Amino acid sequence: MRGASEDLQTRAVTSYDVARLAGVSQSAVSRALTPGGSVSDATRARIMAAVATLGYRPNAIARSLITQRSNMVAIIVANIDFHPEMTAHLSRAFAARGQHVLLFTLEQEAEADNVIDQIWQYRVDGVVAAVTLPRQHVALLRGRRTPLVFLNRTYPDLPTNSVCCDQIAGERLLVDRLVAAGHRRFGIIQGPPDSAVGSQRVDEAVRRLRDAGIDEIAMEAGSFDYASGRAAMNRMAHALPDAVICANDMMACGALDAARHDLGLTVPRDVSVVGFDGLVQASWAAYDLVTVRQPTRAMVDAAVDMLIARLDDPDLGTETRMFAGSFVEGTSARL
Amino acid sequence: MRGASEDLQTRAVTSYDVARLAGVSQSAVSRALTPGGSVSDATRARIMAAVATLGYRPNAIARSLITQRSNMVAIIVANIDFHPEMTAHLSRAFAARGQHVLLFTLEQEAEADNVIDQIWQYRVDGVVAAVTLPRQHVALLRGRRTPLVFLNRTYPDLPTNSVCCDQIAGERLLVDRLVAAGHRRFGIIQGPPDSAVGSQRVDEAVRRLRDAGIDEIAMEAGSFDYASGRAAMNRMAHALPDAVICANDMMACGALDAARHDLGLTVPRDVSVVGFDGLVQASWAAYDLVTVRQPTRAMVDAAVDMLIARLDDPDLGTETRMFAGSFVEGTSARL
DNA sequence: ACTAGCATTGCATGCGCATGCAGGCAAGCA
DNA sequence: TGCTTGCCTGCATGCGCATGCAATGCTAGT
Repeated sequence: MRGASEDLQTRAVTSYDVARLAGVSQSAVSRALTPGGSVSDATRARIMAAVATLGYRPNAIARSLITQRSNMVAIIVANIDFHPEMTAHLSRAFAARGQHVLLFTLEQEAEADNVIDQIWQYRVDGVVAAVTLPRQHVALLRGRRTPLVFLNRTYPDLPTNSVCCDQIAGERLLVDRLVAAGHRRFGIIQGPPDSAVGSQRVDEAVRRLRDAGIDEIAMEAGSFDYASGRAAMNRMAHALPDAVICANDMMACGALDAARHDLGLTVPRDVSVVGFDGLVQASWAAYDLVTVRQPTRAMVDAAVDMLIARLDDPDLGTETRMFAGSFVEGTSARL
Repeated sequence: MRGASEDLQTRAVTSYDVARLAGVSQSAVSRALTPGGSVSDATRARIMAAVATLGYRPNAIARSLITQRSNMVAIIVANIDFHPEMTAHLSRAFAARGQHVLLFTLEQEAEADNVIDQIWQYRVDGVVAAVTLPRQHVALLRGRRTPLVFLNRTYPDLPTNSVCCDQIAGERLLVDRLVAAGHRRFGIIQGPPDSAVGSQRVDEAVRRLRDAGIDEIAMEAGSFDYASGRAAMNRMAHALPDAVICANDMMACGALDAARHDLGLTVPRDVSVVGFDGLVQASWAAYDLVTVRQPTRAMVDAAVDMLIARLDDPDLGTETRMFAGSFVEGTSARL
């Protein structure tokens, strides 16, 4: 009664099953399915036939255990909503390189502890982080020799890999152009205090404006989302600036809507609005936002390349690849 | 020279290392870390101390191999761009239930073969699909007893679990309201031919309009994205309908922009536009779209619940949970 | 004809952990 | 005191696969 067809549907097909059907040893099966394996063409053919009839697929879990490579990378994003296409590109780019993506979504930075734990438990081969991680976690991953690449984050005093868009240079493009166009009274809608890119953009905007001899700058708090941008713009109504610089595009859209629909202003005649990011919706005709577009695709590709390279050779030094944002003309600002 | 500290940084800490430090057996360590484990409080404490000093974390890969549960679920999405918040919710909801998310992004349905293979190789515990899968793959997963829950897809002749928003009822809300408001000449911008929800929405719109005695319906092709909606609207300009029904919100935004910026029309005086989805951007003031909002959060939660339930008991029958969309008032249509 | 050399193949092992089983030990009961 | 019962604990095993090693067969060289 044994050996015939014990539990057809319950248990999964293993390499032993294939071996038995093909009349070879289990190791032959393994070798037949491993690129470098030493098998004769004849047996390989027999094995492949058996594989096909049984529908055998190697158990990646078991394989990982022995090869010490899971072929999984973790990607940590804060809020997919902000850059949905980035997550999609990451996923596809890794898939094209034979890596599988374990997705972690952080709401608050406090969750990072937990995430790093999970990542470690699953022995992922590498990590791409589009969030800021506590420095001890960066060190931890480094200690465990798990390659890590940041997107748009840097740790000046820590050796890390990162792919960045030059926020400083990008912001200058905006400010310089606005100043050149004659804008003198400015408003700035900031990002959340804990956002690295938000601070970089705003700080540079302020610095650059002051360098241009402009002191009239109204600062308003924001949190990167549409509603906060709209609210911030409305708070500026009592002393309307010539131009409003938003820390990102989503808030800029909110600011534009506030100007037009809440305040009844005409843009850019009454006020100019600019953002930062290159959000897809910001280019829609209703907004046609003046902004700086980050080359998301290229950045993601670079990050994937950097990570893959470090999977193959963990001793590669750390690297930072900087990309330039491109100025996007639009009708949301008088230029 | 052996046994002291052979390879401090290279090899990972295992349960044997913990056992040695705590002066117990490896199985004791395992039991101490397993909820149901039988260990005395004293030894558990010693073990936990050792765990803490060594920073030990069980290898989830090895654990999966033996428990036959990977604690990973696969989520398959077509294009994150369309419903980014859905992916984010899925990720968070699963994380809250102790499941890890393996993300697969499909561009074309043809890739499904590959994806199903990967999924099977990683022995995921379950699958959530927001895409249409070839029927044989549905059967395959079923045969392998891997729970599968669809989002907004059904296979009438196949036993499947799914969480849907009632597209038919939703479309009726829109059509009935438009007809009641006196619109008589209609335009419809379709989704891509292979989209299930797109067809459902458009087919029902047509049926409902005909039932209301309306025959003047201009059909235009679209592909769910902004540009195609805008182009389709422009193609309708030569014989402008009273109202344009778009198969989704993104195209509706495109149509609105075409009406206003390309055709110089005033909305909703000259033409009404409605969509379907409840896209975040569609509610922004610039569009203020009349649409039917799908309860994404609730649907995702339901899908996660259904899947988790089937992980615990694979013999649960198939189930379909239907949600109702809610009519969203707006200024993009004369109502 | 004899042996070196190479291509195949099977055997045995172990990756890190969970778990059945049996042994040890203390408490409880008569 | 003798025996039963239950709690802890360690031992041994195996999840499914990759891989070092040895054995086999076969070709080529002299």
